[in-house]
Amino acid sequence: MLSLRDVNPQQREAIKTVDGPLMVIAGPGSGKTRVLVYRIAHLISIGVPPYSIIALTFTNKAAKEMKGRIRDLVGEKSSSLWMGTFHSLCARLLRYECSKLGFEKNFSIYDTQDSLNLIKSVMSQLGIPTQQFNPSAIQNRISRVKNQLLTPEVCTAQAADLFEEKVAAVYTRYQIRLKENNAMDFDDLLLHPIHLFTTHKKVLSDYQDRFRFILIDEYQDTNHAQYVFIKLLADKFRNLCVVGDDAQSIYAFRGADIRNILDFERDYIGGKIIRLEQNYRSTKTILAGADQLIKKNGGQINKNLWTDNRQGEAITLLECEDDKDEGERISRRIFADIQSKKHDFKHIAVMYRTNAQSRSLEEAFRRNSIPYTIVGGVEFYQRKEVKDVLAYLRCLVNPKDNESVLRIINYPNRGIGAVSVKKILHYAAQRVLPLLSVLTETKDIGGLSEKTKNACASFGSLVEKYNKLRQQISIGELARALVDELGILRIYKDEGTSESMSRWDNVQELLSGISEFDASREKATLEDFLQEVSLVADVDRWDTSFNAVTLMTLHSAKGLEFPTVFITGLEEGLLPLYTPQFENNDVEEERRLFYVGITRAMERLCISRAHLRFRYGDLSYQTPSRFLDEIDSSLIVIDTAGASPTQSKFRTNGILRQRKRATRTDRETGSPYFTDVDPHVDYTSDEEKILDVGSLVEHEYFGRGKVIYVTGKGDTTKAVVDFDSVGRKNLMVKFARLKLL
DNA sequence: ATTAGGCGATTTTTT
DNA sequence: ATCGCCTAAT
Repeated sequence: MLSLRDVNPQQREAIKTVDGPLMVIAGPGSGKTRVLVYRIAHLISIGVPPYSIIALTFTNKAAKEMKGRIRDLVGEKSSSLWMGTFHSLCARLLRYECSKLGFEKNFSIYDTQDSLNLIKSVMSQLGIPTQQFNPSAIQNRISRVKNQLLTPEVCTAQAADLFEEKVAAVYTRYQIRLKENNAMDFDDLLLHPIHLFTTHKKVLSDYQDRFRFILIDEYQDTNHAQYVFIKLLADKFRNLCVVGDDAQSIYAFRGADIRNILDFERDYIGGKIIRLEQNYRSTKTILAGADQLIKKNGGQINKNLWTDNRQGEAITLLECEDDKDEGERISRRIFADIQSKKHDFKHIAVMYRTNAQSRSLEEAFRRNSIPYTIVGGVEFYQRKEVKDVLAYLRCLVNPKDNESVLRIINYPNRGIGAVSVKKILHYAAQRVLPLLSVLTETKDIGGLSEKTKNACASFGSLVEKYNKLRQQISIGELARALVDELGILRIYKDEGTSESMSRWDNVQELLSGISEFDASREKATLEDFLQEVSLVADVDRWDTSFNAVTLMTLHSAKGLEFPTVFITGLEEGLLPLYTPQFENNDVEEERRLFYVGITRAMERLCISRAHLRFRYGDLSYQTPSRFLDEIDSSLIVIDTAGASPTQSKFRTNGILRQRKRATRTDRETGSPYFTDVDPHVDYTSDEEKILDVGSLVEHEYFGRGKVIYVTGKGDTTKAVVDFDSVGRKNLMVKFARLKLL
């Protein structure tokens, strides 16, 4: 029997209430993961077969961790339990069932970028000008209506203005094209199962019978489609347990609907609600600050959070000159933290609202030799060179995948340019044939030169060749052979720039990733590999075994905890963020985001703001975030004593200084690098030299000036220089030919 | 007529 | 860092 000694009464009740709907409102740090883990272990221990349990988590990483803990409690039998993200479990379900919807099981999964490319292609097909109608705006809108489960027909009928008409037209055509490509986008992974369930009652009833116990984590961030999916699945037995916290809902922009949690009682009549209010994570001070802040939001479920933990130290507010100063001051605090306490680099996280903010922090950490790892940013699997190789593999798996074919038809360059591609595309579209299938038979395509036809044919036969080879060798060998034949690595090597070196690294890493995947399971298929990489988030790749400071957005920080947390950029317009383009600036959601950040901290919380910050390529004066006033000043100690950037004791002496640059690979693998041992240091280029803030310089036309700010790296380094004659100028260092005085 | 390569502008949060 | 536009080269 499972021992429940180390759980509190509310947790125990949540674990043991196995019949009927249950909602657990779990404040931050209240042990909700423990509840989920124990609840599943409990179900298994009272005889529920693991394969009749489905548990939906927010990240793959969380799923993996929980699965591990469950295995520790009940052993190997837990492996038949379905646990994962909505997207990955739906993809799995669709692998079994998609033929009923007219898809083949080797379907491709399109990420946001693939989907945008398809939308652009549809728009050009429909003659909708992209200058007038922003493809991303159309994409966003389509995603939103899909999450609302509105069909193209309904959208067309409901279109109220010109924009909506265009959206409906693109949406209609987009779905057709997806199906022609045997492809699905992220939204489809949810929509298709719902469609399947509503049109095939027997299938629904089979799955209802199978998954008698349903658990959902982070319920506050489910969208309407996910809600409907769950409602259908739970309809028969109603053994549904949802866990969430309305105060931590931060994905409204992605369609998350907080009503799912607020309306639970109405939707699941007779359901039980349990509150977990004891916090085991944070100090009294941190919890109090978080609580004061979140109370400024209206319309939430009432909670009385409390903790037995010690009072702890005050929250520190760093008031900084600019983002560079912010980075320096945080660096120094990190050193102080490490020297004075048992804390190590890996116990520290630095969080920010936008990915762009990571740059100045990275530079500071590099200057100060602080090992760090970044979660998010430009993700590994989004990188061009990685996507290119993946596109080849996708073509092999799914020959109908025209988007992937288009990506690589002229990569590496084989002389098939945009005009030729258009002709081929037109030819294939008229005959409703996949692009790939017409490439070896180009005789009838009008207007193509002999050279182009030959290039097409050899591309076509290359794909054919590897398709045959696929039956004979392992996927690791296959990918390597393909990359070798294409000469991709050689091309990057020959180019010899640091950028191409990093591309080389990334392709190598992808290849070893495939081999690793290959070795890690019995029968590794390319389909499985591609599905997995389509659905990984960057947090999933986050490797916690390295001793490094973690940099991440507040969104990625969800569900995590750290002894020391820094939250940067507490400035109006940044946190809360407002953007002129979108009207839907939701201050309450921004407040929840800050709340999520604060409550990640166990012992120490340090927040920061800068007076000056580069935003949208311009240096601007920032005012303090309103959120700073919403936390009682007695909880906060303000630190203005830090040195200005020019006085920093970490500053190096030279005015021009050699900059060491790490390759992208270091970041993307999540492995921290130490500036001193970085094997990819590039000492060669003159353009790697950068200016220091405070230096006096002379410009050919503007004369004497003082460097106010330096940003960017390598060729894109920019500097703000205050000239005696003309005042402040933003210059590209590469072209400005500044002379040092 | 096509294609390749260079240059300049731009970046909210993400499965 | 990537996309799109422009121009030079073929």
